[in-house]
Amino acid sequence: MHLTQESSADTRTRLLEAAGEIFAEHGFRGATVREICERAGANIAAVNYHFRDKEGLYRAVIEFAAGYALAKYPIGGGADPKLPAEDRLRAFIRTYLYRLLDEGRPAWHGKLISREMVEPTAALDHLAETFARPQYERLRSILADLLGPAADPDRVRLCAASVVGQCLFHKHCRPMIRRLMPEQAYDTAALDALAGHIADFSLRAIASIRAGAAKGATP
Amino acid sequence: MHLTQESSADTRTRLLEAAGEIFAEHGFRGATVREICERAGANIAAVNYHFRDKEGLYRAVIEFAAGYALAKYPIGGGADPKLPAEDRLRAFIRTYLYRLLDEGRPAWHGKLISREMVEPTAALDHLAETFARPQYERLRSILADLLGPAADPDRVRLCAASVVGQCLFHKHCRPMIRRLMPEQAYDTAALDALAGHIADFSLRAIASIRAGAAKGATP
Amino acid sequence: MHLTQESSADTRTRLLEAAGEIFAEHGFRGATVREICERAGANIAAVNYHFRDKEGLYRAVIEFAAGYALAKYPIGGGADPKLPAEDRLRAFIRTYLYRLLDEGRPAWHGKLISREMVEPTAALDHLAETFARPQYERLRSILADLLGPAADPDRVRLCAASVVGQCLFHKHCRPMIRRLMPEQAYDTAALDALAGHIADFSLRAIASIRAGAAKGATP
Amino acid sequence: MHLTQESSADTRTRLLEAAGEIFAEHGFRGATVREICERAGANIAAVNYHFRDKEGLYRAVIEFAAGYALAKYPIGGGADPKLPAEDRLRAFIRTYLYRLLDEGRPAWHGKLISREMVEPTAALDHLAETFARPQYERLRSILADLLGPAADPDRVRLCAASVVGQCLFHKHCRPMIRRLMPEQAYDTAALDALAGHIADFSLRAIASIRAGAAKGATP
DNA sequence: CATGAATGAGCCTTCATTCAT
DNA sequence: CATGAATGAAGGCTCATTCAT
Repeated sequence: MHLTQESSADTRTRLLEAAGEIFAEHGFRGATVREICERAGANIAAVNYHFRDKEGLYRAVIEFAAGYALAKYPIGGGADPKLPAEDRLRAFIRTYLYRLLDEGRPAWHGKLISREMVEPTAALDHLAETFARPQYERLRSILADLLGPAADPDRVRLCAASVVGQCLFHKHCRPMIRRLMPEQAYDTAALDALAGHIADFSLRAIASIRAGAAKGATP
Repeated sequence: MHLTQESSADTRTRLLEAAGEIFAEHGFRGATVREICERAGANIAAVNYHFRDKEGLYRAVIEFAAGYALAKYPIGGGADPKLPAEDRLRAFIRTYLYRLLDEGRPAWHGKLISREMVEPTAALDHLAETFARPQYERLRSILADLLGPAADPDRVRLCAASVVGQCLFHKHCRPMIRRLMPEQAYDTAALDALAGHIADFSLRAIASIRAGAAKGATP
Repeated sequence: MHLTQESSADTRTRLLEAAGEIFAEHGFRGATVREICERAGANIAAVNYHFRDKEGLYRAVIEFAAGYALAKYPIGGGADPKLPAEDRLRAFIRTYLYRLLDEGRPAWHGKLISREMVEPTAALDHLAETFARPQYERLRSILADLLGPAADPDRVRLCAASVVGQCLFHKHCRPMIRRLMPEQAYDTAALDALAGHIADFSLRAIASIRAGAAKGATP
Repeated sequence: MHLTQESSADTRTRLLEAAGEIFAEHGFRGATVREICERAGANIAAVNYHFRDKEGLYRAVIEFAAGYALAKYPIGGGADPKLPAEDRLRAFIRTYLYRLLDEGRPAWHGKLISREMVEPTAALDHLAETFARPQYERLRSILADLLGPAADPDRVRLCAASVVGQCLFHKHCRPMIRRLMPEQAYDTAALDALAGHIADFSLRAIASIRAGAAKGATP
């Protein structure tokens, strides 16, 4: 109940949330410290005080976002590792899609991470190790199970890329999708249908690959 | 008049190319007119003279990039429409990947378009209609052939998204891929292998879907 | 009928007229050579070619305007110097007002001269000698006749200022008049009424001064 | 806080005064923010900080000038409304002239307002209502008293224009007067003489009008 | 004679950051 | 700890003018 400490913590948090929204909307360069401070109800010098400079604030926002996202949507949807690999893949895809496209607040996490892909900053290294790698490893282990012991690592990697790419497409290409596929919705029902399709598409492909059927594979 | 025009076209073109590189690298806001003019060996006022303002230059760059990309890599790889759908899909994917990831100059086309996805400008509308839609329609027609007359449009759309998503992943997530999958290369051989995998993965999935195997997808 | 000469003279004249309008509207600094050339249908370099630079064009416009105004409205309305001084003053005021406020084309002469008062350029010297001084001398001679031989030059000068000031007010303060006296019109009828009032007001004052009445004069 | 505020008010005020001089000398467009800041001893960004932009500074200068002018020279010279109308008119004219032509610092008030007449900005509306209208109403009431109850409002308005026009002439036409009437001075004594003449001239005219002498005005 | 592409100076504005209080 | 006035660099844009053709 130390007023100063509490109010200071408040300011820090408000700054973090305001910055998240504005960085997500306008990017690092497009965002202005002034607007962030105004939206946070803080003084213009607050950013320099709490985060040293604009970049320090940005780093803090990225970490905050990654932590929050993983807390809300644990990797793999928290599915029991003893479940069949098929179920684990379905859970993984569903959770991944929700984490990306959940329209509930705060909605700016994913947008920030998308930006990092296109115009990486120093924050991407940290993000890759603490946020992305665990998810990637989880997916690889699922796919290794599905593809069987005979599958070489290259094939696993390529399949992982195929699964993740199908999901991220709906995050990264939203503006274009809105124009070319206006019938594509992203409410809860549509998200479930989408997760179903991606899981289906991927599981069928993987099953076929494992079976080693010649169909279409080697022309 | 010819000579003047040619020399003027030179300045215009140099401006266009310099702007393409710098817009791709730093984005619209991050790019500075000064740097563009310096790299083009032109006066600071040249942008205003030839393109009215920074935004006019940006629009011209986007159109130039789209036109160039389609000229170098025609939609669907120029595959004969009478070829089997399977072959047409392979050609489509291969050409699409090359268009996205070709490391030869000018390499900035795709990057610009990626940026438009994350932070769309007014140029995206034009791009969607003249550049993206024809490709999307081509892909849909191939997939409709592959899925057979019984497939409903939603399924076709979702499969198109799956195919395109697998390709774009390697464009949009390059910085993250470099960190998580350092073994993934993008030279010509790797690109061919990648195209092979994506086509394989997709064709197997589609064949399985068409065959109507049990939803669980384990044949 | 030498085409080049004619077309060149045409260009010069069109430039002069376009410049007059635009200088009157935006002032010397506010006017742009580009807009002037566009309105005149001339090349961007035409001003430098025909008038050396922007200032040369401005000087030429001022001279053109003064000459045109005096040609259309001769000093004193061309009244016979043998007419009674009263009639000559009425004619002078009426012509002066028309010259200032005539809404017919080209309407920009007066506006340019007003500007010269507020922000004089080198053109004002020329204008004072060739345009304003003859009018001032004419007015002084009329007033000297009206005030009689006993009037000292100071009194004549002050009365001239009173007459001219009453007229110019409607030129220089038009924007303020429109706001404070919206009922004040400037069509032909209103101009005649205005000229009547100013002449009346001035003649009554002068007559009273000449009569040397004590009324209100020396408190 | 007081000290800070005082020092800040200092910068603000210095900016206001420097801007007043420079706007008066070169007009809104001709004035440069750089020169204003230099003369005020302030940073180039100070204008943006205190007044948002150049136009905001201009508006503030106009209001400052109008307020200052009315504070130093109250409308009508603060003459007792119970004084005879004749005395009130003399006081009005004298104060009006001083307000216009006082050569003491700050001398730029009137010049700015003159400019607004020739090239009005959005500031003129505000100026008309808060600065000019009260003076106009005061003058009308004096003239209505002088002209008597039989005078119609048109006549009152025209007479007001005659009085004001005689005063403003010496403000608006100063550069031309200097050339044509070099003997006209504007020191205190000359100003008093000028005010005397204008009041005299006007009172005689009005008295004659009220007396309804023949239209020819020769008594 | 006329063109129009090219020039370079300069203007207003914005921004992240600092520092005295 | 917190404030907000002040800073200085830099950015986009406009303009009059020039010069090769």
